[in-house]
Amino acid sequence: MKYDFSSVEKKWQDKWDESGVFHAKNDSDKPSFFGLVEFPYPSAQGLHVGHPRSYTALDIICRKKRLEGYNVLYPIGWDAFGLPTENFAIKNHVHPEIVTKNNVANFKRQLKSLGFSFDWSREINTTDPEYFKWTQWIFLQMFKKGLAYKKEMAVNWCTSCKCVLANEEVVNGVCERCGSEVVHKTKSQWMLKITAYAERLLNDLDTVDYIERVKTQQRNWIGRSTGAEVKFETTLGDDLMIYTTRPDTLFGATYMVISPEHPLIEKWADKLSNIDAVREYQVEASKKSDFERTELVKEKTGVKLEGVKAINPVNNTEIPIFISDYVLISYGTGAIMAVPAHDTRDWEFAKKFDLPIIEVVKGGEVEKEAFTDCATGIMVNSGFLDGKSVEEAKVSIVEWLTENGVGAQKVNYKLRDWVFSRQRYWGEPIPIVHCDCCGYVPVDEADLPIRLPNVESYEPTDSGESPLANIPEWYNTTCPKCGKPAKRELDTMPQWAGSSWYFLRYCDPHNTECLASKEALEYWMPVTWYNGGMEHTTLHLLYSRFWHKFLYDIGVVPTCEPYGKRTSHGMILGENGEKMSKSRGNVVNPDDIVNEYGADTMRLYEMFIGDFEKAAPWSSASIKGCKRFLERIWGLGENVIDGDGYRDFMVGEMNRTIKKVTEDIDEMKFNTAIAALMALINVIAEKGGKVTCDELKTILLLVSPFAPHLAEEMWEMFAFGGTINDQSWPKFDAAKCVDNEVEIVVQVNGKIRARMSVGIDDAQEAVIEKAKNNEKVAAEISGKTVIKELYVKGKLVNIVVK
RNA sequence: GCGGGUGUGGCGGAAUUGGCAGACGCGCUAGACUUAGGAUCUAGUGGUAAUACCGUGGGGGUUCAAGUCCCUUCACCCGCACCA
Repeated sequence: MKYDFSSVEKKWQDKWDESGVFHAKNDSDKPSFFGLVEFPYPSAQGLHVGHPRSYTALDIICRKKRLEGYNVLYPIGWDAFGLPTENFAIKNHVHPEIVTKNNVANFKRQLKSLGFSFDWSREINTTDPEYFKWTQWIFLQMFKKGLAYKKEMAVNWCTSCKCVLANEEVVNGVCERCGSEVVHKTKSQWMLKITAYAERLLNDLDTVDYIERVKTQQRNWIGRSTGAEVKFETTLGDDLMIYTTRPDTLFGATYMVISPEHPLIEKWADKLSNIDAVREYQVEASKKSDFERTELVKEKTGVKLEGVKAINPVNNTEIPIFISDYVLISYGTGAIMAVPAHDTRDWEFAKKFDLPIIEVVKGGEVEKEAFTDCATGIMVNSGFLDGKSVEEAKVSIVEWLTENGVGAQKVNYKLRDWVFSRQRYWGEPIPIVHCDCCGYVPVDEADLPIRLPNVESYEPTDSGESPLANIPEWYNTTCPKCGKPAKRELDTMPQWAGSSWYFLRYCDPHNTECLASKEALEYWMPVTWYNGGMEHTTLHLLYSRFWHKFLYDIGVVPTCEPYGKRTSHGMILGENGEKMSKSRGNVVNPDDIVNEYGADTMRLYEMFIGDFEKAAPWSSASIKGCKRFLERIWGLGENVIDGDGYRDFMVGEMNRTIKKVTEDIDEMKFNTAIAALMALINVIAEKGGKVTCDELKTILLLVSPFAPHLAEEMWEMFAFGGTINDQSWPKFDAAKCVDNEVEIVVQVNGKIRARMSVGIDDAQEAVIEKAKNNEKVAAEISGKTVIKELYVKGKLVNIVVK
């Protein structure tokens, strides 16, 4: 009988829906297991084959955990606010809400067709007012604690999206989403003070089980460095504060550089004799986009400030001050001391402007190039630091700076505060009212959610205001504090807002009193295992850790970290090895695969495609191997023989396979788990193609996380009792994983000369003796002196002769 | 430039503490069954001058034994990037 995957898969998907077998229970004595995957953005394109890679992986883990006796929560929802939906709405004159509804319906159909064991009773949607009510609520708590603030600042402005971007959303100077040019624009923006959590976000990485590259990337992004702030007096009286990680090289400072945006320039303006040239440089620097500043500028530029000098506190030397765009206003103090002998950038600048280079660490040739790799060097030309090591000098100079009140040790971070405003329609309204008398006033919590108004047009304005600026009947309101007329905040939240806490809502999705009950959070949190893409490491993952820590601080959540374990899948590339995209014409539609091969084959193939953590190209030819494998299992159904347990010659095979599949799933080595199952089926075929009921039961259980529909169907067909979801995961006996008789290799001088069968527990002497008696081996060693004899148990014998 | 990673057949990829390189799958070759084969089954499949030798990007080393450890070098990928 042929296996009709389409009717079988539909049958079981309907049954799972009706029975609610995958609904997690909040009151259970079982241990909890919270498996999480990144909820999708419901785009018009539908599901990408990349989604099922992650979803199948955790589905396999969750299905296995259920069989192992855990109460499993495996939820799903929709991260539905965002630009593509809004742009589609603009173009086609449909309300974003309708667009979202249609896209969600399509995604839901696709996900259901793949047989994931999601708890659909907990489905959430970030655009649902009952959901974003709590997103707004969290924002208000941050506002009340001073972590949300408004700031006039230069922001990244995407010229195409007509919207500001967070630093994390700018990639190589262009918009991460659309690839358009990003320019700087000065705007008043809502900011979230993620920098206040920099130290904890960094340190607590030590307490969680994330794959190492995620930790490394987050550490780099936070970018902690320890150095010193040093105060330089100037000839105009104002002090100039600089930050350096190399205070030990202070005696080597031959000039100073401040960034073009540094406030002291305005203060000094009328005392600088070349102020016109300085202003010209400032204008040029401000015109440069991020892209130009990072990619195109290799040659150092700058202008000397004529009429002011800085005084080096260690030796009272007067040194010139320059402005240059290689110093950034946003890091440290926006000013540096330049030590050309030991910093590449300073060296290039000094060469161009013909400035002195003073060696202060011995060992390099500082006239030829900067000597930066000098951690083990000895100090010279440095007064009281002479003769000390770099490490000692760092300690001494910081002590000296502190004693003399001209500096102190200082820690800096690359991490910046999070630009939280977006000038778009399809996002959560920021629940703040602007009042002429009271300033920024939070909306009363009882008035949440602040809903989006229904409008005709969602076009962003060129002036940089949100589309909400065109709707006075929405933004005109009264001040919650004084009752006078006031205006609502026009900007909305970025897409990252809703996803910064969604896992909490899954724990208690229908709660109307709070974002989730204490009991539910206590039971489920932290997320046991979270799998998602590397592209979210410095965005979603960092942002959500920040929100979670805040919620922990105000007593809303019971854990200070949201995720216990974080893993990451590789991308699925197009058949040609390039990234899958419409423009490259290499997109594979999951619907087509499900229709042609079935969900089980699709799931199995995506897990078999290669190392889960690495990128892998799609291969339509290879899929059929997975289909054949499933059909061979189906074929076992016609070859079931009488007899209990495993047949003697199958005991080792069965135990080894159980061990391999069990351990490989836990380590996400799905490809080798499947290979082991295929190998088992091959062995069965070699040995006559028959199975006993117990052998079949075990095979079905092992296969069930990968191909649940087929496993359920066969389980029912043979009336093995209940459904496969009520069973227990098969156990293996370590002692039975090894066969009594094994074939080993006999080497002479490391080259294989023979094979022979020995008992696994045979003594070393006996095995070596047997090896030497082997005809082939005896011929090789006769007339030579045996120098060494080795036996690696169950593996090989090596006889070394001369 | 800094940080992380990867190089294994025609292809995707396997290889516990160093212990039979190429598991498993695709593809390919031959055969069987077929009106037919992009179906199924059986056998074979790293290379070559083939009882042997050579083979895990290149070169060197340690070892009885190296894909695995050490040194060196090349190539590619990812992240960050004038962060002082």
